[in-house]
Amino acid sequence: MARVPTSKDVARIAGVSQSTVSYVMSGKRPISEKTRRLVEDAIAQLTYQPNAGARALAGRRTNVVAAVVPFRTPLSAHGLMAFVEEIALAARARDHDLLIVTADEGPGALQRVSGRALCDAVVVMEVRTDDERAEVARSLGRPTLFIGVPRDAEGLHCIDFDFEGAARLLVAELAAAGNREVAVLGWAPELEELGINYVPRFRAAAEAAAAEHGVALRWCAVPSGHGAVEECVAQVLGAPGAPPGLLASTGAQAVLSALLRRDLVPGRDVDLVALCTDAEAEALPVPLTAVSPQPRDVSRQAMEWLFALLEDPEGPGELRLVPAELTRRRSVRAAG
Amino acid sequence: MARVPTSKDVARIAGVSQSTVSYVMSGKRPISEKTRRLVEDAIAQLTYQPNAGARALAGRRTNVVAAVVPFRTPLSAHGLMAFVEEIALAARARDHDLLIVTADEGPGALQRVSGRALCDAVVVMEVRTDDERAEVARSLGRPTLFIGVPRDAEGLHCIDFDFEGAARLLVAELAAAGNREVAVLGWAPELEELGINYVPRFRAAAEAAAAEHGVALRWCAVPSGHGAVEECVAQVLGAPGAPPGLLASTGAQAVLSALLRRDLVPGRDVDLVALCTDAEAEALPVPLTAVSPQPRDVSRQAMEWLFALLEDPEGPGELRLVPAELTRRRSVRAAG
DNA sequence: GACCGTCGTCGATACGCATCGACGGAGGAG
DNA sequence: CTCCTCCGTCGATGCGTATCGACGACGGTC
Repeated sequence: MARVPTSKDVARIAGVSQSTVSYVMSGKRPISEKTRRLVEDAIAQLTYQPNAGARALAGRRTNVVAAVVPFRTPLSAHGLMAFVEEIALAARARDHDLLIVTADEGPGALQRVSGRALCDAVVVMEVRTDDERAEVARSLGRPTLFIGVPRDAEGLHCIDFDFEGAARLLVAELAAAGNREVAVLGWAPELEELGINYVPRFRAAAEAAAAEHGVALRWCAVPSGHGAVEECVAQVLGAPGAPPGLLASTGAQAVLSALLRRDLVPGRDVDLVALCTDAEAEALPVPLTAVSPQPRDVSRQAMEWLFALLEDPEGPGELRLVPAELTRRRSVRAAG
Repeated sequence: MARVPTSKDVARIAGVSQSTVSYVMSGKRPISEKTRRLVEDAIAQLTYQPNAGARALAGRRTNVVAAVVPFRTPLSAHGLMAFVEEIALAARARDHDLLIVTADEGPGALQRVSGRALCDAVVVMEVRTDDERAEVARSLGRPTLFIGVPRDAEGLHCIDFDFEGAARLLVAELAAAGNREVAVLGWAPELEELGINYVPRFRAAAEAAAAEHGVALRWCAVPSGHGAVEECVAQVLGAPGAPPGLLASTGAQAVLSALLRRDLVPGRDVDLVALCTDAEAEALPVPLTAVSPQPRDVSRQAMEWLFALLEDPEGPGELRLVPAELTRRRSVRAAG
């Protein structure tokens, strides 16, 4: 079995020194056209590929980004995958690879991948309000980007979707349609207890917006489990009088199904707005007026920022929000 | 900012040589209790962690497994995540990390992660019948495990769920319940065209089993898209006479919803069996008699095999199938 | 009491690449 | 024609670890 070719082999074949090969590959010193061609031919001939370990050792750069992924997330699997895929693509676009560690490993995972120099930078997903990883990240010595916002974000680089803006837009839309009451079919109570930090942020903003529009707000945490949505919807619509406007912060599809099953068509008999991706909103039997949490945009911006930090690690800690936008479809009656 | 501690620093503090530190960590030579303690204390004091690059360079082992993940899969995102999570867990259980590359990168990704020595072994998911990666894998020089089976699997290590066995079990169950006709609501036609290899395998086995039981089989590829399932169900049930037994090879939930919407309760009015995970089968309003494709079992066994190959790379190419098992729930009427 | 084997440790080296300083040659300025 | 500059290349070194051979000390055997 042939040994794997090294840059020294390339150098020998091209008739140059090993360092020249290195400079051809990195472009960090001028190289004559002739020499470049010789080296490139030799590289092609040997199908030479630089050894990542040696590169990391000598160059102090691994060209690897690590991502802490919460597989056991209560979120939609699709949402998670969109994040991860986008992160992987962004990394590859800059000639980096992606190392995945599970969130269950806890803060130790950060110390491991960073301490062992397995990566140059880290992305942390599903940040909780009290997240031990916040403290660890500060002393990590590597660019670290949080997707989500811990309570003490001092000095950290955090990015997140603007859940508060989303809450305001959605409540305002229902209020403008004439609803005097808004029922939020919200995330499972477990999620809130877990400390997933956007739940309280969304809720507080929704309540503030309701108060501002002079609308009553009812927050129904929908437990996970199959019949739960059905029950909540029944409960919410059970009261006498006009049905409230509905805001599905998760599981839009299930809410819509529950309504249709009672022959209530959003946009005709009730108003329904949702926090869900555009793809989901459009695929449903009744296209929903919705705000999309933009997982792909969030990831893309996160990675852009992360690579900027790799070039200038002195970037100050900061919170960036990806703005919420409402797309009107057919699940809300005309205002007025 | 303090320099990252190295094994040399540990050695100095412990008052031993660097090689002794190395032997303490690897356990490859006997070490006296006293020395071991000195070294371990020094390691703890410095929170020393070995540099992965240097380790890979010197030891020719990265302790990283790469996985080629098909993000753009037509499969359920949940299914994919289960695979990836299980692979990550199995890797960590053996002190390895997981590098993710997207399937869009094609065969080049294999050559890259292997050629650059970014990993010790590779897992390839969503194998197609004509998969260029099969050829590449043969010359990779590293243990490579395929989850799925390419047409030319000669010399490759492939593992997959026994889709053929699953088809036989499911068809047999419907036949035993007295159905004279079976309609398979199958994977989207795109999937088949893509060459995802288990689709034809499942289909052929289903047809053979139907013939064997003297049952007519109707294969309906359900296009992806929202209303498609509804349409297919309508079409299948539209014929006069007793409704056929239904086999949902994907999207069990949608099929069940479509039936319920027509007031057909599986287990009472029709028979429905599915290929879906146990979790899904149990969470539905009518618990389904089903065969689970066992994503977690497949991943676990794949990783077990992969690590065996890491210790003995001479293991012969082979196809291993994870057996199918049918779990009876309440969606099929009593046989007879 | 001399000898041999084992245990525990050390020093040296290799791994493959990036980078720094140095150096020879070509070209322009005087 | 000479001196100087800049371009292109080379040799040497360091990155941090694993591993090999060697060596001293110790205990047991005859």
